[in-house]
Amino acid sequence: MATDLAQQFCALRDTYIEKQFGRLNDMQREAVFTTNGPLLILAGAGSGKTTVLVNRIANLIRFGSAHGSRWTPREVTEDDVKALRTAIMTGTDAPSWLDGMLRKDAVRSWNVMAITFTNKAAGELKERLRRMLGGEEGDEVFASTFHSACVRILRRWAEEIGYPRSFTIYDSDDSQRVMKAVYKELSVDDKFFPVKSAINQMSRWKDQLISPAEALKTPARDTKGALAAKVYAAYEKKLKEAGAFDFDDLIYQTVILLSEHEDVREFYQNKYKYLLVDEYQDTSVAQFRLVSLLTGPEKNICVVGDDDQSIYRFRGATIENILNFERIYKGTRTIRLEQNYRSTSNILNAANCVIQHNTERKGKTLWTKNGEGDKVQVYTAENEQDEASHIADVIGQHLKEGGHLADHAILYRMNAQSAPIESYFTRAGIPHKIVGGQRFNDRKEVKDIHSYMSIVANPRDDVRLRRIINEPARKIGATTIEVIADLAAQQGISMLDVISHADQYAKLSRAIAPLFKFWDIYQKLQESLETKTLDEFASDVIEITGYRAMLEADAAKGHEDAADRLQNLGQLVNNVKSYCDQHGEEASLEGYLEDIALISDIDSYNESADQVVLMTIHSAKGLEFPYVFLIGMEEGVFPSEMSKYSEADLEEERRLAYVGITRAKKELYISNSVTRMLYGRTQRNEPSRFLREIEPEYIEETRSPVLEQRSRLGGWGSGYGSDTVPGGASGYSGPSGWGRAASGYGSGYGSRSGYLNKEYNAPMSNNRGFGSDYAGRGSASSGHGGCDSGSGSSGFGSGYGRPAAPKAPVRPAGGGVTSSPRPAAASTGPKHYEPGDIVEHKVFGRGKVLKVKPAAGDQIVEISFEKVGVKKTMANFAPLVKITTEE
DNA sequence: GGCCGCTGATTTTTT
DNA sequence: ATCAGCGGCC
Repeated sequence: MATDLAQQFCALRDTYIEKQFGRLNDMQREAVFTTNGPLLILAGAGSGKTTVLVNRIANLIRFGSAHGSRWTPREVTEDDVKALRTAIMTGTDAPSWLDGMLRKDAVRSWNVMAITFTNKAAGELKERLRRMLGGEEGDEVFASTFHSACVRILRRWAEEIGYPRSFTIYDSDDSQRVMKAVYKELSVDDKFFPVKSAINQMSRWKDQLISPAEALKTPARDTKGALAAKVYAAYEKKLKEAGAFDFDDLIYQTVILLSEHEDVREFYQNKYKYLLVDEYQDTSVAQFRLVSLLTGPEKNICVVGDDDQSIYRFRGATIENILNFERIYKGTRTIRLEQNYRSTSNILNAANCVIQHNTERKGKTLWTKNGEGDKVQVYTAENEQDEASHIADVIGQHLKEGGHLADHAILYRMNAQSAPIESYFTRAGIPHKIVGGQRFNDRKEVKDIHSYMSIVANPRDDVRLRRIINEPARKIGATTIEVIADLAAQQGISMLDVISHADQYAKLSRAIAPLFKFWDIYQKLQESLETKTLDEFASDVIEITGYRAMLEADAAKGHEDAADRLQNLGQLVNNVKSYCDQHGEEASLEGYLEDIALISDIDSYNESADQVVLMTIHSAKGLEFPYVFLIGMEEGVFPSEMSKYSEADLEEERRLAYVGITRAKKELYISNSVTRMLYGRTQRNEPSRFLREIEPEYIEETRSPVLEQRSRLGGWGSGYGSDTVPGGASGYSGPSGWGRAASGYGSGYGSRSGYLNKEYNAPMSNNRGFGSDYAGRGSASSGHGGCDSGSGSSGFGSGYGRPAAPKAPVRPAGGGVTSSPRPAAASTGPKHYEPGDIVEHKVFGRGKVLKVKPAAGDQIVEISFEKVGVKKTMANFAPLVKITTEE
């Protein structure tokens, strides 16, 4: 009887627990209920990977390994069974007196560690855990990036490996400075072996856990290899002297610590009984080692990844980690998540087609219940302007149908490709933002102030000291700095120590006054830190160092960006303030510096603004958008020129294509261009092999009307699917409509002519055209529609969006094909608007002109659109047609 | 110390 | 085409 009840209870318990995870599919649930031993989850794009991670952690904490077990902690009573049955039937929580009966070996939340690559992913994980488990439990789970986790470990044990607890974290800029100093000391020629290459080589060595000594021992292939090992050793010595770790060291040194100190290792193995690693396909050898050192003897290690999305080989990721996981951890359970919740089947099939051409993979086939959706739209453009124009057409169409700008993402292989789109969108007044580029914390003025702050935290940090000792100018020249460095090196003390006793050194006699002045500033800063709040301290740094005064003087002198810089420093203080608010009592200078060292812009990329997003495919990993434009699908661009000689590199490019395709939820637009201007040369590119790899049944092709016209004339080879005539330079630009989305915008757009004045590439100084917004951490740039770039005269006429007609004669056709003369289509001349005019904009639809402001031969037109509100655009460049004139 | 002009390089990037 | 970095000159 009792056993009978127990059996009943256990069965009900399974039902109950399963119901808690009822929204998962079978595979996902299996992953969640596999609690012990090594687990490999191969999670395809959009397969609910984060959901699985979160649910798996929740299950560990709430039920442990109770699911599927026959175990009970005590005799089961009829009340137990009844209560559980009721809970299941009514869909309510089981009464709390059953708690102990529902969990077996339940894990405490602080025994779980989840590691991700980006702060964004870690933040997302924490947020969802909090939502699922409630604040207290959720916050106790240790979810962080590899680097933050290592910092946390090192802060506690750094002294064990000969570093101070208050170590500094060097970013790539700092690393470069150190390496440059090393080059100088060892008289290495940067021309012979660039600093960048040395840093790269060193980084790879650290990724592979190769120490300076080992690098030196290993017989080098050539002089450069030997040199690299030499500078690596010197660099490492310098960092140790400065009490600093670079990004790679954070991992590398933590591995050293854990390998060499059994007690420390056991401490963590005992603390974190369950380990979860996200994006496992992107881990390096060092990260692999780190994870195995943290994994205790029970081997409760769960890794999640997608070998098909491994795109960081170039920076040290070894796809082998995921490919060999099962071999390394015996008894691994492998679960594939292949159901996709993101995209339509046409998109997924296209993705599957492409990735199938790779050989080094585990093999997965994504499927979905989302329905077929539209076919993948492939557009062959004449050139990059045409490509941009076509994208604007499509977006405009979507907007008319009620879509949002922010639902559109433009993805490309390399950053240079954003320029034509950026320029086109800016001129057309289409709000957009480019993700990537310079980060807020990388700006010079910001880095300078941070450097001041870090030498207060860590007086040994000579690299940062050198950075700011004469910024603003204090008459401490290069010679003096080198003397100080020499003296410091001789005595094994820091440069700041030397400065504080400058009067004791004859060699410094001439520089005593400025040095003491500097020392005085330093002491004032120390005092400020001790007596004031952190944000007041930050503000003091800007003040006391004379930095603000310098910028104000610059501004007075008419330096254009000085005002921006001042604003950035204001933002810096705000950031410090919000750091303080976030951390309350825990806030510290070290903590703040750590945050800024480890947090990037994309983490704070604000998705709320209604703007089209432009970014590289690399940056887009992990994101999704309803409408995705994958541009520049051409041989030599994507796959990139550099990759086409190595099969492994090509496979990585293909994975990148796969990542790009799988970002799209509803519709995917792929484009290639017959000609493209790259690095100042116009090249003809064949369509990408990745395009050809997609079965025709999933795609729908369109070609630029210009190209259609041309082939009707019997001239040029076509692009996609057939051979291109090599060397056939195009100078001809025939009449054209508006691409496939043409919908009667009046004749002005139909015919083309006009010429793109060169000046029009200029007004986008500062990367701040109107309508554009860089995702920058904290930088309060926002808003669009502001039309602040006065620009030169126009003459663009009606040929909007058409390629820039060459000013010089077209490059002669290489293959003996002569280009046709350009037809003399008449330009309609500059466009003029008056308040009250009704206009039609290619993207924003119909609207009424509110204001017109003349600007350097052009007009800035403020228009109230029916659908999208008030926007400003440049009259001659916006895709704008006058419909009626009022009165 | 600051400005001018030349040279060369220019896949991808988080931390 | 564009930009950063460096060397030379005032």
